[in-house]
Amino acid sequence: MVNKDTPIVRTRFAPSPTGHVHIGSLRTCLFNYLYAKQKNGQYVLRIEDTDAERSKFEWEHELIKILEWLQINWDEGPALINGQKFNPDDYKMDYVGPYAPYRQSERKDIYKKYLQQMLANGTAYYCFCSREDVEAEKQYLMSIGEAPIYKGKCRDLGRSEVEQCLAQGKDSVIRFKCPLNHKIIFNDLIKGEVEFDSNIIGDIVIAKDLDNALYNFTVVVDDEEMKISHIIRGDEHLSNAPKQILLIEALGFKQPQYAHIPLILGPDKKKLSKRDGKTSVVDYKDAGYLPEALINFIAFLGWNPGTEKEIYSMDELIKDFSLEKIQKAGAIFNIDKLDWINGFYIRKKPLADLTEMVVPYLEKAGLIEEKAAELYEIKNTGEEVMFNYLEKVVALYQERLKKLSEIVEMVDLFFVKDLAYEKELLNWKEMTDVDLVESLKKSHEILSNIDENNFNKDNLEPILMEQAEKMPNRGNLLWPLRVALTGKKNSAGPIEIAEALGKEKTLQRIDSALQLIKET
RNA sequence: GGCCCUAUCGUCUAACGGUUAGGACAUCAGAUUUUCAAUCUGGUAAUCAGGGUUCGAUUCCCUGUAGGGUCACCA
Repeated sequence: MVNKDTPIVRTRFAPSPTGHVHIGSLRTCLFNYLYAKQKNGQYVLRIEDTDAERSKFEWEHELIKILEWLQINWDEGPALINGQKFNPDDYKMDYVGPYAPYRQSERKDIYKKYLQQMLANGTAYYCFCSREDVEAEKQYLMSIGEAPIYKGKCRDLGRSEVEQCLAQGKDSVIRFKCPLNHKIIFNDLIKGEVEFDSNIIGDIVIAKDLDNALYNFTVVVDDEEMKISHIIRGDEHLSNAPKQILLIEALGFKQPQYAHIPLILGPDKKKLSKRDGKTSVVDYKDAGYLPEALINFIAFLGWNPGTEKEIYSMDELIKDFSLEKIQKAGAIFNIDKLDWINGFYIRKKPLADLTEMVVPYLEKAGLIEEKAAELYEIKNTGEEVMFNYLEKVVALYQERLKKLSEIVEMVDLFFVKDLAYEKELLNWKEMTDVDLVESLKKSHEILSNIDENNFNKDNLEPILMEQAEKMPNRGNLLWPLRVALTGKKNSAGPIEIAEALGKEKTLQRIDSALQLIKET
């Protein structure tokens, strides 16, 4: 349990709602969550939507839905902070948990207060330089091999001068007065000791104006206000750390612990990006990756428990996770392994659960309606029959499935009326058309003799296999039959398929195959 | 270009000075099998280079090389 002398661990996930949730963001989120939970601490969600132009509510909504799907819940939010009961109607959406997320767009007053404080004590100042001038200066500095920073032209403007410019309505921004010749050294929990020189930072812009604070500033203020103890974030923020530490010092805040985790890389070893294919979590969700598989896989990108155990549930991850075991180097996103893990979890799913999960894909492909109507007509018993039928079909493909979306191309044969395939597919090795016709007729004959009510694997297998053994090769009987029933190169076995298809449809498809041979 | 970070099989990684450098995915071969999966067995495959330190370096230090990140009135 938490010792009252040790400060409580509080982590945060701070995405900006400017696009789909990136797979790298997900990992940052996961690590923050795991660490907080393991330490019996708290994990908060903070939406960094200070950029009003690029931030869209739909992206925040997507994020919340993703977190719900993954069951990563945050521990507090504005409803708690205000000490009042949370009323979802006050907000723009219905939340899954008791708290809304923090939103930086709703915290402007807080930033303003600190901005005024810095302006008053001289750790920040108004700058009236034009963007063009600043940009030109940077280009010049770069060309002579120096750090491209703002050199501080407005740094020591007199008070009256500032007020005059402000009164004239001159364009301005608020800059941080970065201390000169100052070494910033901090101990990163993953990288170890890292050192920066303040001279290469320059006087960064911390706000457009009093009401529009910018990232480096809002982060520092919020992390202090929210009492964040550990900042776990992507490596790309490592160079932001010294800026933020300087701001923390200027504001007299407490410095949190930093842990910069390595990036997830594409096959080209560059930061995973759109050119590498799917990078957003929704893409994986839609493709039919299970949340537990995605979490298991993502956790192992750049982290491992130090043992040979590789299959981990969320609870097990919480138990075994440690920042010390996080890798220093970036990790290439290896989709093959994700597929393998996903297939593993799919095979482990109870059949009924899997069937339920697969239904939306079949519905979307338009496969279910017709079949349902047919079944209801025959049995007249409703949805249960349909579900049982689906279960039967899904069972045949459970161990072949790597992702849920694949179910459509695998089982469509059970739902469509006619199959379309090339006649050549029916040929097993060196079979001639004569052999083929004979084989299919044999199958037809055998299957015709079985009563519709006994048309199942137990009854079909013995006689079908008996006949198959009489052939030069079992495949001579079974391959053409299987193709006739499925129209596919690969599928589950013909006997199971015949059972699922039912007698009538099975015989019908054999006839169609014979017809196809005759036509060509 | 400045600054910062990184470097073990193709990929994810283990080995916190002494191992035949281990595991997983992928791949290859075999078993099983009507096909494809699944499953089982086995194989191929790695310490970036050069210097140190040490009896001994994947491991510690330096240099080089390569890769990456970052340098917005984005986050």
